[in-house]
Amino acid sequence: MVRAGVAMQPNQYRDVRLEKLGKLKALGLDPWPRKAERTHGIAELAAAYADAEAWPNEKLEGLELTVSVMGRILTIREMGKSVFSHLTENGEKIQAFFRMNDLAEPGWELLKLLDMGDFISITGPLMRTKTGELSVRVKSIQFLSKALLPLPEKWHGLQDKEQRYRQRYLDLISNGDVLKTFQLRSRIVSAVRRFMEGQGYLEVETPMMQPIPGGATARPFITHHNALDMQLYLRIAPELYLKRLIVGGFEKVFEINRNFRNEGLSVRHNPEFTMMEMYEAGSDLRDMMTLTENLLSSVAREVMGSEQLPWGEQEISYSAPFRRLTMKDAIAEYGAIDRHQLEDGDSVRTLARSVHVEDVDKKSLGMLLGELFEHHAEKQLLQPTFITDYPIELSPLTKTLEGDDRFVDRFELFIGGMEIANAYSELNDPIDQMGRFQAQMDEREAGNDEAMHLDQDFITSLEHGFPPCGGEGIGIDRLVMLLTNSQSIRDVILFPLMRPPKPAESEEKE
RNA sequence: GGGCCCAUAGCUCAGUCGGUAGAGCAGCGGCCUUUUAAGCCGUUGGUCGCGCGUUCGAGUCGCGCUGGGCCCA
Repeated sequence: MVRAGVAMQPNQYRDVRLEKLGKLKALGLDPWPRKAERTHGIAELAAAYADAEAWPNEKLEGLELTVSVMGRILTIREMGKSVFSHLTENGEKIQAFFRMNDLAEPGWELLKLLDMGDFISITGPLMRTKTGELSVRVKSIQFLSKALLPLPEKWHGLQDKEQRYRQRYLDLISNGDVLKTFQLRSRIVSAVRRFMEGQGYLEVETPMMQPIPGGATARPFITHHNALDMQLYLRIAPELYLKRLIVGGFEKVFEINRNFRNEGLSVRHNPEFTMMEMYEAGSDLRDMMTLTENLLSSVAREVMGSEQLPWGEQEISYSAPFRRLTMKDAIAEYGAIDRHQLEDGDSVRTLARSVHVEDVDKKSLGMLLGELFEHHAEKQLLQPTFITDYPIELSPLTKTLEGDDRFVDRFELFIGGMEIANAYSELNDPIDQMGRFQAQMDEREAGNDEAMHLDQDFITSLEHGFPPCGGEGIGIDRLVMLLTNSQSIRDVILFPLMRPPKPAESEEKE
């Protein structure tokens, strides 16, 4: 049996390029040197000399400035004894103009060994071509990395979604908007962090591997620590640890990090996703609303330059204040349902059956209201809307409403039909909290494996005294989707989870 | 979990009624010393995702599988 092993797969492109590689070496050159010769970044030159009126060709040539820039070769246009090429670096481009008479030895020989995808450094003066494009008149070429495989097609780029996600590097190289989206993602996260710090919040890091998964209702991933011989869970939320920090005396904390939930994939769900959670001692849900409005409007303004941003064919306004609506009012409004029908158990069950909710008779009124909301309202909440007054059954970590203990002081923020944020006036009564955990454990015994586990130490921490506290989680991936107008979460996660491709040529036919 | 759709050259895509597998880009060989998806001439490159079946004959029809996409609960 022939094993593929580490051998490279046969490929006519690689063969041709390996041959060119051999010629480079024969010229005494190192195709993969240890450092690039460079005096400027491509973006730097493009910004400084882009203005054709301020920098006509005569003035550029008069500079007597010799620059060295590095970049990946994106295009090559041969014109007999001269060649034009575009180099790219960090999403910016500059044109290289190679002319036989300009090139120092062995320049013209080297030119024939260039391929699209190679990294090179070019050295020479700046110039402007007849058509006005800023270019480097190349005197010498340094190979930085010989590419052995070709780039995707220069005009259409890489279209196949599967290959784009599996080989994201090719997607980033050949689809310019993709690089831009991920650059924006970085700036969004950075702006969020700056905003929170500006509000006096401290960033902390709490365990991602937890002995008891808590803080959300979701199925966890399970793993195992060998030396301690113990089962661990990848966290589904940092909530219970961040609250312990409030008990411990932190006033305002936030964490931006990954959560892991063992559930299906969709355009809005990836099993690992990035969440920001924040807690502020002494505050409540109203304070979290204000914080959220200010956060989103300021990040939109700062990173995207506007509080009004496109979402598909629509436009979303991130200007404060956001609309506020109770869950029941939302069901009534978007489902065109008489508000009074939501107060009566029988009519709620009838409404639930009419939209094909499963196991209606086994579910509480609150759970059914949650399902009716999801069915009738959620997708229609395009403009930022705080939904408040959640049923207690759906919210085991939240204070009840004053005067109505069937509902809790919680909001979820919906934008573009997606849940973006979830906030509570945090439950700080340890006795009430223990009762809520008990209800979750009953659920779990009844077969709901998303119900919460009991975390006794968390209860103990509350018994030591937990101040009134507003807390919130914001889905960072979804926020990036909205701000960058990306319709799939996979377009804002660099390496979304994929099944491994089937191994090439692993036929053990015994 | 259910339904629909996709998989053909390195990439982007055609492929009619079941009858010898195509184009553009890329590559290779030429021409061209200011091009812009450069142009012109010539040319290499295929396990049509995998398997089974129907058929004289399957990229095309049927069944199954794999991977991906979209919609639904």
